[in-house]
Amino acid sequence: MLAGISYGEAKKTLGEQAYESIREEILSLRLHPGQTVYESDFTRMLNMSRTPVREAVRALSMERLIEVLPQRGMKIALISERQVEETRFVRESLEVSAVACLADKSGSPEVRANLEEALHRSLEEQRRCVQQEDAVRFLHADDQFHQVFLQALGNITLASIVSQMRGHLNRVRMLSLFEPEAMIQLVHEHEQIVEAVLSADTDQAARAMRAHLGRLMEDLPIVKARYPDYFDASDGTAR
Amino acid sequence: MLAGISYGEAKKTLGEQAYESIREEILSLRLHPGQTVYESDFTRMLNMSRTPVREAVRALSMERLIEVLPQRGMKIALISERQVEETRFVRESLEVSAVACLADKSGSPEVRANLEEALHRSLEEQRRCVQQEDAVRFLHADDQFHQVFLQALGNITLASIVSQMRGHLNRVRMLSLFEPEAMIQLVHEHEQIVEAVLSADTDQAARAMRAHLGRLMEDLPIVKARYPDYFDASDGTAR
DNA sequence: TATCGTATACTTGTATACAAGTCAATATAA
DNA sequence: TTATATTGACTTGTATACAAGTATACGATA
Repeated sequence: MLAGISYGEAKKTLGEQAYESIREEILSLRLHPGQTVYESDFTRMLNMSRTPVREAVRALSMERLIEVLPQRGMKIALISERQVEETRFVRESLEVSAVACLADKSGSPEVRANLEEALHRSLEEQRRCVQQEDAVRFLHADDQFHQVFLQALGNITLASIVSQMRGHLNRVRMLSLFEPEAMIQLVHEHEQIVEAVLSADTDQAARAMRAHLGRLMEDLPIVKARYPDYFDASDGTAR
Repeated sequence: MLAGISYGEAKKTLGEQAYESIREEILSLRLHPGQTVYESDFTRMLNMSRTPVREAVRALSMERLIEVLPQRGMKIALISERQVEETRFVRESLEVSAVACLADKSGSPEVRANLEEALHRSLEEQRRCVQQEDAVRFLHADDQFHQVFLQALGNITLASIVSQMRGHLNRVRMLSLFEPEAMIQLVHEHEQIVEAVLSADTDQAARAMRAHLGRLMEDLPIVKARYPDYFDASDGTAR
């Protein structure tokens, strides 16, 4: 291999690049919920042909982040209260099971050691974000914290489902932009989860995670009131 | 609309047709785990161009039912013990949460009424399959039984994840071809779940479903021993 | 004989051409 | 004026052409 060139980074197909780029545009809200877009917008933006763009669009449409209107274009998915709650429910179920399983296994020294190190590092990073009042970076640190458990569990299928679910939830969180007190509260809840898992208290770990993810969309009504255009008005009726 | 033609059936794109056809070929094992196939096989089989075939292949590859080898072809995914266990874990987590939630709600008369009717009908169908010793039809009835809960819960996101998970598990079940006693045992477990949910006993419903899905892949070692070629030998190492 | 280079016949990845549906503006007719 | 065709400029769905990577057979060379 040529020195310095593509050291370790696997070469991605254009389709994969398109998927990642467009998804990031959607989750960052640079593409607005409800906005009408066309394949041609993406071919121009990414400077590639329709084929890889369509591939990405199909994938995002299966993920329910894009709604394709045949022969008429496509819409960036509105934030749907129903979709958010469905997604939150799935995340709660899977992550509760994950930490319960990990708490069971945390008797084993090598599992425990890896987990402990990674969790404490993540908590430190979160505290730094709080101190610097950097909400966007905190959002990322929060996701990373949860990712630590999924990584440790080693269930790739579960991890990829959860990260897909996070997409829908994070658009809401981007709009809520935490107050410092909210971040402090979240760090506190995280600490309780860590405490329970590392002390191998399965039930307490499950309860703590369930409570934590139960409160995840607590301020959705406020966000919805402030950005009504981004939300699906006909929620609950047809989909 | 022309009388008798496409009465109520939404017109599907070729891509969707290809997805369903190929998926069915894989799950029925008519396409063997590990078998090498090419896009051209599907274009001939389905009499359409590469574009919709590729669309289907991409989707199935995300579902991990097909493994694409760039520039070399593709392989029908081997049955991976790891994949099966990951998938079973996800299903257990989600379905336990689902029945727990339903048991909570089954105090409400209209929820209860709908559920009760559908569940008892499904149990009857299962008993018929046992009586006629029709294992394939039983497999389908079993899936339908679980689907009743997901339908009643009304969480479309959760339901579609579970039905995706079922794909990997059902290839194993197709190979195990139940003995009559095994079917009787499964019906019995189903009855216990129904009993618990309808009597609003949340904990018992969760326990019964967890036990039921915990035993789901009990005979995987036997199947693996009988059909070693269909299984991923390098399981647990790289993926 | 064994090794290496090369041509070739595959494959998938990507770009483009063509078909067909949708919508809005506009011309036409009552 | 109002209702109805009609046209045309869009869109996505589908087919095909082209680019580039991979494996294999085969012949030249040591």
